[in-house]
Amino acid sequence: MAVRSTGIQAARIDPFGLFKKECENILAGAYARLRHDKGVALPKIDIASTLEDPPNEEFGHLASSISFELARVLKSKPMKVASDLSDEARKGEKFELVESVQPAEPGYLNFKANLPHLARLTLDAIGKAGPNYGLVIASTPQRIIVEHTSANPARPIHIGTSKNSIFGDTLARILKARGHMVQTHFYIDDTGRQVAQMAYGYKLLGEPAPSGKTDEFIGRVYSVTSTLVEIDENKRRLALLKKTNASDLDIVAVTKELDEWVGVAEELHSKYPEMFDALSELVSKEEDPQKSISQLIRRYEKGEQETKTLIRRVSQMVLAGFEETLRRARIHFDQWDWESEMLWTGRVAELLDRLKESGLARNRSGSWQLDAEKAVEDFGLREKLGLSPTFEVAPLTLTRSDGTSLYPTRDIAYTMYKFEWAERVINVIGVEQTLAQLQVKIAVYLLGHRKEAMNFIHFPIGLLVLEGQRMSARKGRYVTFDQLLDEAFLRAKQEVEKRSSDLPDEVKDRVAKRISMSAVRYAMLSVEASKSTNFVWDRALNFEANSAPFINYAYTRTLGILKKLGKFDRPGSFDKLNEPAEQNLILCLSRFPEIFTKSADELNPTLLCLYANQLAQRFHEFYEKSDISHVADTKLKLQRTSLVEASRTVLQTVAGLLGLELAERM
RNA sequence: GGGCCGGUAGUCGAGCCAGGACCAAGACGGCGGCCUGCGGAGCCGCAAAUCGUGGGUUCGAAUCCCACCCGGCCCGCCA
Repeated sequence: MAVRSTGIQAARIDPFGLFKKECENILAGAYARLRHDKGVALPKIDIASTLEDPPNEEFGHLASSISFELARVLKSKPMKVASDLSDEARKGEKFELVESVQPAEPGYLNFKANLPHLARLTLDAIGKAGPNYGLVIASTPQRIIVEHTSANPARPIHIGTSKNSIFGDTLARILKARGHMVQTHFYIDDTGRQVAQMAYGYKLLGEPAPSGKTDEFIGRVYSVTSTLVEIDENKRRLALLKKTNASDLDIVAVTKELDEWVGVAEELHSKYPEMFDALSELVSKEEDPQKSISQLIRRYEKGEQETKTLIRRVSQMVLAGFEETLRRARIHFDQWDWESEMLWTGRVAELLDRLKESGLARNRSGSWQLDAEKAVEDFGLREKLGLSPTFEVAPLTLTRSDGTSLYPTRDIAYTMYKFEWAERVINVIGVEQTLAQLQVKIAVYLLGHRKEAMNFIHFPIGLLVLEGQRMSARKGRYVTFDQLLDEAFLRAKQEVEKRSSDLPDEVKDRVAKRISMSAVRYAMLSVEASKSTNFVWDRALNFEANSAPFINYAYTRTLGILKKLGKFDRPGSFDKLNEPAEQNLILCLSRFPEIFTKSADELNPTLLCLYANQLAQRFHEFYEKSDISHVADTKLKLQRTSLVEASRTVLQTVAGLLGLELAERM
């Protein structure tokens, strides 16, 4: 029990944070005395905000720019103020983690850390807390739902969506580690047109047993069907236009659209000739495919048994494929929510009633619209939501004129559903949905759920374009997540083969699997989520510096040394680790709690990713410069070994947070 | 037409919200070194940036404000 409680306490220790706190106290004390001595009215200053990281270690480990601010009030030179403050500082509080305070041109106050002390604090904490080191628990844990991926179950998950999955999953891991209760949800958009088209095509084919991976098979059915339907529709429109003597402009536009789809059809035909010909034949015999599809949607919304069975069956097949793919990248969901349930349970209808009663919805020839702009003004949301005065919030159409609901409406109902359990809802969704997400937020607010609205967070994922071109699921132009993982695996396998040909093949496969999956995750996570990125194979599959293999390699090196040295007792002091590379590594380890906390609270997995890289880098430097197993000085050897073990522990923790799987051999 | 987001070496990309030592991190690519020691997927060094442009605020601007240019995205009875 005692051991456990020290472990828990050690998990809370933030060594660099303590150093920072001490700098703050010293500075606060010095400033208070200076205020007293000068007898001038000196302003209150937020000391912590003046502390920053110096550009390099010759300036110490933290620096304050407070003197610049004070110099103005005192009508003195910043350098003079800095040296006065450092004199005062030396008169006051005892230094523990702080080694020295020095004024420096043009007026900084530089704090050096007492490295042996910081090292002991850090390495002891890591030793005691082990895998929990740095995972500082939030003071007020929350129930959080992270919704992510939520791809239409009409085609396989492509690399664009995978970015969404990887960020969502990592976010959930980080928040869980921070002590929150986290649930990941997948929202199945089964009431939309895409799914209906897919089901329609599948039914036409006579509901065959899928060959190969289910989501790929159904994805082909969807692409081919929707293309054929699109061509059919455009042909009808063109005929109508010609009959009614429409303007040339309209005719040209439709002709262009038609040509485009014919081009897509040719592509699909060459890829899947058999399925294409079969469906083409079947669709051409249909009286009005578009109408049949709309009918399917209406029947499904009503919950008609036969349609329900069909659509659920096809959707399930695709979802099974999703799960299989996602499992390869260590992504799983706690809950799968069907959009149709929002309709069948009456949630959408109830929501519509409430919105109509709000006085902010208006009826336009049967179709209901929400005046989001007015809602913003009525509730003073412009300021609360940080919207600029020029930002115009477009109205939101809630229903078609036949009364059926639209996607955003169902999403509002779904959001309310999530808040029945969650205190915070994070939606990991593309940036292009920014406006739609804002409208959901506004709707939640105007219904009186103000706290919920404020805890409704859109985590935007920047667009991923494929070697310069935008991907199109409808046109069947995309690279699937599976293909990416496959390719990564092949490349990793080659590398493993090169280096560890002695391993049995199944071990090589396992290693290559871990390395490739981690490389893919890392490549996505290392660039900030909201940035749009151009997907380039060679960059996504980089195995050198700034990559998961680079981190894995550091880990492998720690294992090599520790295995060679066997069991050892943790030393009581760390006074011999004086090499710059050793000190840099210690400092890096001491900062982990701070980085983790920031990354969790600011919802920024990239921060941790960059940290992982830096830690690996620091370790590689240390490894090259310091001998470990063959030093004669046993004390030094022990201290270095301890540093290796601490590095291994933290590398493992960070990798776990990022969802990387480290291979013990590479 | 309106709005939102971005523009940092040849390329990719931190830093920007909370202005300070920025003659700007890191990586890829280029050039040159390092294996008789713990695995070279590593380490060390060199070259490479008008921080989109112009103005402003400030003792101080990549960072804040204004204008403009370029790129992306959004403004559907699609999802």
